[in-house]
Amino acid sequence: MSRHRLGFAVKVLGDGGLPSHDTRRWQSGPHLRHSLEMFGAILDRLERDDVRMYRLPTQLAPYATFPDHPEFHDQVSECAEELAAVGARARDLGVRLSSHPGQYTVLNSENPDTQRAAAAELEVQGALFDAMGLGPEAVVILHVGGGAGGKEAARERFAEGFGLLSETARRRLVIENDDRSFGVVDVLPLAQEIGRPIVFDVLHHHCYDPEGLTVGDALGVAMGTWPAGVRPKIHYSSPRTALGEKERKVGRRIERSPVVPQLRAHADTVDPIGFEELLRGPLGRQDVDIMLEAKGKDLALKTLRDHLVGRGFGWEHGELVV
DNA sequence: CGATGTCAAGGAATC
DNA sequence: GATTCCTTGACATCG
Repeated sequence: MSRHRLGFAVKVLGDGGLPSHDTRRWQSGPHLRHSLEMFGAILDRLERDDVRMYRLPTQLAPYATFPDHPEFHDQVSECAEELAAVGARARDLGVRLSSHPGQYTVLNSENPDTQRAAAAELEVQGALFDAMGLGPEAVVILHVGGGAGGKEAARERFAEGFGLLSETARRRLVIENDDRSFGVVDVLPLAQEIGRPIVFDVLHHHCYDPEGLTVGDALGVAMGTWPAGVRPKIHYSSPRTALGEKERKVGRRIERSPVVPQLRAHADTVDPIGFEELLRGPLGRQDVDIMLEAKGKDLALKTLRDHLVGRGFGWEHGELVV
């Protein structure tokens, strides 16, 4: 018997939706305190819906690393009590938290300013989780970054960037295979060098797999990087297949033409057939948490769960029981 | 009120 | 060397 938490990222869409963080511009004085109130409401919803895994927005502490706005830089310590409270609540509920800085956080950038900015961002993410008192399963997920100079040089720059981090930020960081430059096997030597695990993204693997590994083999590589006692996690999504539209100006009229989506684009929901294949095949008997990356967010999770439960899988305390 | 512009930030491909 | 794509929403401003 194996168990898998299922999670979703950032936005809550169900029942009219919930705000995920204070998105006001800096002129309006946004603050982590407000984001944490919103997060409290999201935890209520997670409890109600029996969901035990959630990705926090990277912008939870707004403007916390803007070089020109030092007035935002102390939000984590200003909210120490609120963070401890909300973290205790997440722990009591068994909600596994993570965050995933986006394309602008490039720890292996050739530009030292960009690299330092990425390091600063990772420090904040790590400090947030530490202040929440979360265990080692709460990780900050990052891609390797740019590929300039070749894979080895790119990995080397990443390792340098990793060296800029505090011990606490290092302990949170995990690396994810991406969809065009660094497959699982490309990430592996870096993961080993810095002693941090790999989050395996199944769709990315299908997009970029230079060695031609099966999902099972690639998954096995990633699983081997997780220490005993910390449940591994993976990302799962289905590719968008619906045709999009592109508009183009021809003279003064606008012409619309259909666009076939790229494989990497996320669908609204998760294909339950492909997901079941993963559960019954490559995932085997391992306990692995699964972050769903679907545009439909919590709605996609609940739909998938309904499908799976309808097909005989169990659901207990936020975990799929296989 | 609805439409449009803007937002911190990178990298890679393309011209 | 400059522009566009990637991809995303929501705030802010304009008409």
